[in-house]
Amino acid sequence: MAVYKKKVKDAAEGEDGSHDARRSRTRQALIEAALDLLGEDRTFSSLSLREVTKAAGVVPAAFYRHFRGMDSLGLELVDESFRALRAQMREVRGKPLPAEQLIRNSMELYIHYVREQERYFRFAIREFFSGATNTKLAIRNELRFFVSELATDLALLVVDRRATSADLQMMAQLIVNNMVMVTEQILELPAGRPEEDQLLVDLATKQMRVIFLGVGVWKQTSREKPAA
Amino acid sequence: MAVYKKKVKDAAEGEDGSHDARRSRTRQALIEAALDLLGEDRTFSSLSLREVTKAAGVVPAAFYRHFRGMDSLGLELVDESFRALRAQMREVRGKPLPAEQLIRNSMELYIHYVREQERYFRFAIREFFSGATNTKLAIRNELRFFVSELATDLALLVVDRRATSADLQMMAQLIVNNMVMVTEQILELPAGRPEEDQLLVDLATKQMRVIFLGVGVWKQTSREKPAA
DNA sequence: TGTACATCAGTGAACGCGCGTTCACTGATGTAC
DNA sequence: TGTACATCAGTGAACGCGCGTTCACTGATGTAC
Repeated sequence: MAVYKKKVKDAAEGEDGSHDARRSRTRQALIEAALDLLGEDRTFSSLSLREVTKAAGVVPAAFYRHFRGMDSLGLELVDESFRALRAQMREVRGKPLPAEQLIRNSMELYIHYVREQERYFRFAIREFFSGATNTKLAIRNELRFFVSELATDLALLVVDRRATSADLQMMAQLIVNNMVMVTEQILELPAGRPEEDQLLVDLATKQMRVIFLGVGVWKQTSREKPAA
Repeated sequence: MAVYKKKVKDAAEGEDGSHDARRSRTRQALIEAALDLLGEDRTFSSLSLREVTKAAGVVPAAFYRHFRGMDSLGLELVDESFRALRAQMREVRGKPLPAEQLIRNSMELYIHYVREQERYFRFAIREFFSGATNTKLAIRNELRFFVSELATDLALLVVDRRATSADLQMMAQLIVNNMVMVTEQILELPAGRPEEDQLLVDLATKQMRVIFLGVGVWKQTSREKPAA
């Protein structure tokens, strides 16, 4: 079999008519088509391969040049969804502020980000609760990662209270749990109503404050030995 | 058109071969079949009418004697799911205990109940995040109802701290939010491992305790005027 | 630079299948008298 | 009690449709020399 040196073309990829460019353009079109089809009522598992290829402007058979099947496209979407979110989180964690401001600021940033990336979040939250096992596991791992990172951050905030590592995880999970539900609530609000988004930011900020207040007084009141 | 006196047969319904009995037996078989088919990976919207009738042991056309279509079966399932849950909640609220015990006890009761009614909860939680608009709205209303009831209960617990009604709603929602996520976590645990269920009860109880601690000190620290 | 050949993304037709819905029907149960 | 008729849950066949997947193909791009 003949093996050729492959011309590397990092720059300007996707802009010319090369094989590679065409390939990645179609691939991206399939991804975009799937995200766009996940409108108000649709689950990823209710999308048909033919539907996606039609929306992407290619023939059904072309799909197989890019993905093994719909499952494999699903995993790609999980990956794309969280790659950006992880970056976003890293940025937020980078700049510590006075805690009071930090909660509201982070919440505003997050909700704004969800709005911006609505399609990804809609996909991820639906798959988390009702997706195929593979996709579900992938998303759960991502969430676990956030919980761990958050637990590390909490250790700094409540360091002098000697909370156990299990306690920190427990609190971090509580926070992430509420963030998931807040995310669902944003996605249900019709877009383009900034006042309503702001009400939700206020609400969620207060909820986080309640949690942090609880975290703050945790050790003082729970010195009792753990339940059997 | 001829109108007959209809023989009322409340007792022994479903046990004989009467028209009414046969009717309700088949209807119930369709409901059970749908719930059973909602196994590990399936969404309600991915069930086909033919699949449900097949599992129920009737011919596809028979479905229409009982429901207008799958949507209408879906709404029936929401109704069944929450009718029982509401009753359960009423019972729990009936017997106040010392708060510390109350949290753990309620949590144990709830998680046990979810286990017992797994099929209904699996259905409800999936539909809430990814269902058809109708079903979703129905479930959201049920949740709103729980939040309101809980807010009323919280008013009694924190009555002397003069929390506003909006604050009580906010806290109640925080609690319900976490309960939804806890429910998802139970459903993901393989059934029949009581030790793991117990670990989840411990975890969730601690989380609730954090929230209640936060609620307890809320007014003391948030006397600042609300954010713009 | 020019030519002959290789690669491979996308095409278009075809397949068998399960789907939702319709319809005239059957036969057991229920009612009138 | 006995007969003739009404009701209606469930049947079975049929329909047109969109589905996932396969296959040999086309034609533009890429490579060797």
